[in-house]
Amino acid sequence: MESAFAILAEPNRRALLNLLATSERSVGELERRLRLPQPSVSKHLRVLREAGFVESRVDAQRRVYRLRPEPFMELDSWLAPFRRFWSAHIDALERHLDRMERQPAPKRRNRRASPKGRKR
Amino acid sequence: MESAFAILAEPNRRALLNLLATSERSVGELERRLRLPQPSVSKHLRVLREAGFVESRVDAQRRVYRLRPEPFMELDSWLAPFRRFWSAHIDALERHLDRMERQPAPKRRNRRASPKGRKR
DNA sequence: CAGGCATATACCGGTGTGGGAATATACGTC
DNA sequence: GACGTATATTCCCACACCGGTATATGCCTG
Repeated sequence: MESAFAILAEPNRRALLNLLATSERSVGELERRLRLPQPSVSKHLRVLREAGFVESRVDAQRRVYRLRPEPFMELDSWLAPFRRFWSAHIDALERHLDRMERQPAPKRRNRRASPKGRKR
Repeated sequence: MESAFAILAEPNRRALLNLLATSERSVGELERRLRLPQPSVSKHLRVLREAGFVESRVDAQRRVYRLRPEPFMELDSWLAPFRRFWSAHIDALERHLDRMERQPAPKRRNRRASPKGRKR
């Protein structure tokens, strides 16, 4: 279960993280909010803890979980190369729309030469 | 296999996307660069395509794949709530280090705007 | 120390998914 | 049309993982 993405592939784990994004919470609270069986919550929290997404503090019989920033920062930096790409894309789109706006008919674009027997 | 995270849980798929981040590439090229069996590449590309991460263009017998921005933008916005959290964290750390550095500390540093690729 | 609450762990069964090998499809060339 | 290349698809199997149930551990209160 190495990668952060594998951890986040699980919907309930993402839900847990979303709740914890607001504030730290006890297991019982998470359990009630998500309407999940307690063992399920504990197991997912374990996975999240071992992956570094959360850490727990002991408060009497309760365990209070809170987020840790590192894995999110890693996610963010993984995303970085693609961010370059998609913002370029958006820029291009915007420029395109600009041109469309003041030039009614762009007539480039290729026509197909021979319509052939297509399958499917 | 709904979520984008489930798609990215697969290391080979992430590798494919990383290659495509540079430029569009044919299946054969991806195959050679990643040293993966061809069916594997095709299968992963299919998953990526159906999830909207890539699209393919036909060039004679070749299929050339390129990235699509949407899923990455979704990822980025999923990350947003946590970004708030972790940048607060970093601010605290920076302020702390500042105080450590210059003895009896002055007030505050300026706020950070956008996170960059950090190392550990 | 008993009993209760909060949480963690162990066990088990079903299922989805990735890898490998074989095969199918599409296209371009002779 | 036969062949070669490029890519897609199918089939099968092993295995990881999730959910559920039962049980263990830890701490608090009387």
